Amino acid sequence: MGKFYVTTAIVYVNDKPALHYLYEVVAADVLARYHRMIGDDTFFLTGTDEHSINVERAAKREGLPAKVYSDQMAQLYRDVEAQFGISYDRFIRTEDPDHVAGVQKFIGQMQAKGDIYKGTYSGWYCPSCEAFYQADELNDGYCRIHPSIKASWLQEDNYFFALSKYQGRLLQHIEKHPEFIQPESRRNEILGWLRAGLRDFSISRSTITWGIPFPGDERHVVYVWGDALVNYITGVGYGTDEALFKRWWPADLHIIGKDITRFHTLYWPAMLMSAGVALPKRIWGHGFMLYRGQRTSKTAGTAIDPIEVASMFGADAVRYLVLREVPFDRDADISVEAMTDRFNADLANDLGNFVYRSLSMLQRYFDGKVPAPDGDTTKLDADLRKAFEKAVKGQGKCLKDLNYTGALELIWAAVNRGNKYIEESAPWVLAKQSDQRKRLQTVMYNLAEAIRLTSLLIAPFMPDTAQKIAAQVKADFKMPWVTAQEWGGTAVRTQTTLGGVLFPRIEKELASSSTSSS
RNA sequence: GGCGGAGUAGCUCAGUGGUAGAGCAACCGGCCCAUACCCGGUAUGUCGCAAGUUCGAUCCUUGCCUCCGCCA
Repeated sequence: MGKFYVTTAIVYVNDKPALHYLYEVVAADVLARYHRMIGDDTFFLTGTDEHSINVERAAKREGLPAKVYSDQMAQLYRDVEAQFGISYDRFIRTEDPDHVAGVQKFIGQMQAKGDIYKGTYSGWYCPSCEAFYQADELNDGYCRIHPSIKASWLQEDNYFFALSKYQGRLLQHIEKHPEFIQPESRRNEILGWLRAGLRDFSISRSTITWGIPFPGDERHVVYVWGDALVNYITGVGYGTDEALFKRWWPADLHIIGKDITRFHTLYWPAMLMSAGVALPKRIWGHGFMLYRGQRTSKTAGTAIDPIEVASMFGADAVRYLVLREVPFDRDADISVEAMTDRFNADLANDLGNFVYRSLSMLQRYFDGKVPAPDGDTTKLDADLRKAFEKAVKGQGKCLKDLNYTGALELIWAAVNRGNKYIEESAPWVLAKQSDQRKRLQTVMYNLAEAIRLTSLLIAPFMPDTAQKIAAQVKADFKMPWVTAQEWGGTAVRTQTTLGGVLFPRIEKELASSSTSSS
């Protein structure tokens, strides 16, 4: 039994939850659920970043104090996560008192180390990126990411963190630990960046009031990276609960979007080194969801509303669809149309129909009671069993590499093997021949068992569906993983029930008409 | 401008020095347990463009074009 501590980036609360945000949280949730299932001691941290000028601005737009606005938005995010079955152990907010205390302690440690100094920051500043740019990096005064928000010339006294001091140690650490930055493409980029040389960065602001007071100078607040990144340690007790902190830190995995790889793989480790805290083991910068090759965004009208697609497919199905459609190590297109195709093919036709047709025959031939297998094991039986054993074994390997699509492909290979098994065994023919009763028993037992294992395999991905299927075949989710994963776990005479259709097919015309506006 | 990645069936992608595959969609057939489903089969492609190395390249080399990422 191991320990597993996983985090997502905390999200800005300046807008409604979008599908690409959910994608990251679902990915982390699948890992958390999987590790709990196999018996690991697991902690899953996610939350909201509330201290930014964007949030301050959004609050003003709503005519609300930043704190009230943040409270509302944080609640909105929690609600959405609840709807999608996100099983976090803690939902941290940068407004939480223990986070504030932890940040101040953390900054204090870096100050004690002599890594914080006062300087002057000036440059073209894009308020939306919260970043400074060189003049030649702007197009007509606009940054590349926000063509509608003009950058302005800013000059102010800030506290700086001596990042440059850690260049050598960072390089050494990244070279020595190939798994520290993943996927490989991100690692190469960071190594390139690192070799080009690091500049110190500003860690305070005096022009904002919405934030954590800077230790030793209350006219400043802690600026974004000195605040947000620290949630990964304050979330497990840094500065307030040493026993808890010792239990969980270092994190086994930070899951982040690839756009913030630099801050997580250079700024954050350097700050940890400065404060004398161990480094996280692994940082994974996932890709983006694209719509026709472009990053989905609200301004371009290409963002997909998670609530809307959930009402269409069901929240559980959306979890599956995003992970199946967008490989975790690169960008990929996603659209409601593609999700609809995938929903019908994989969920309705393959998985849903497999469960339904099997249990329906079990009802018809054995009143739902799982019969005892009787007689020789045929090659067909062995192939079915092998497909499931391969999925069980391969799933762990794939998830270790955050290869969600690979894990799902293995599970679906098993489910499809199940559909073929039915076709090739033809239980409806066996049922008509009295001398084939024993064979029919074996076939139906194998199907019940295949369904039990299916529910187990999909449990991290689609917890609700897994429960629904498990309930129908009385699968025991409390059973230790080593036992549960073995073929043959279904008890003879188990009374199964035929539930409703798990994933009703969605007609294409309906799908396109209801989403043409999104 | 520099570095890196990619351009393969309608779509998403895999792949190998000996003239190519999977899934989805399409078409044909079968079955009837099942959600117009499932099973079987079929076809489709100058494997970005051009030249070179080679007996032979989609896979190697060079140039070009296009797209993407990181950087300047």
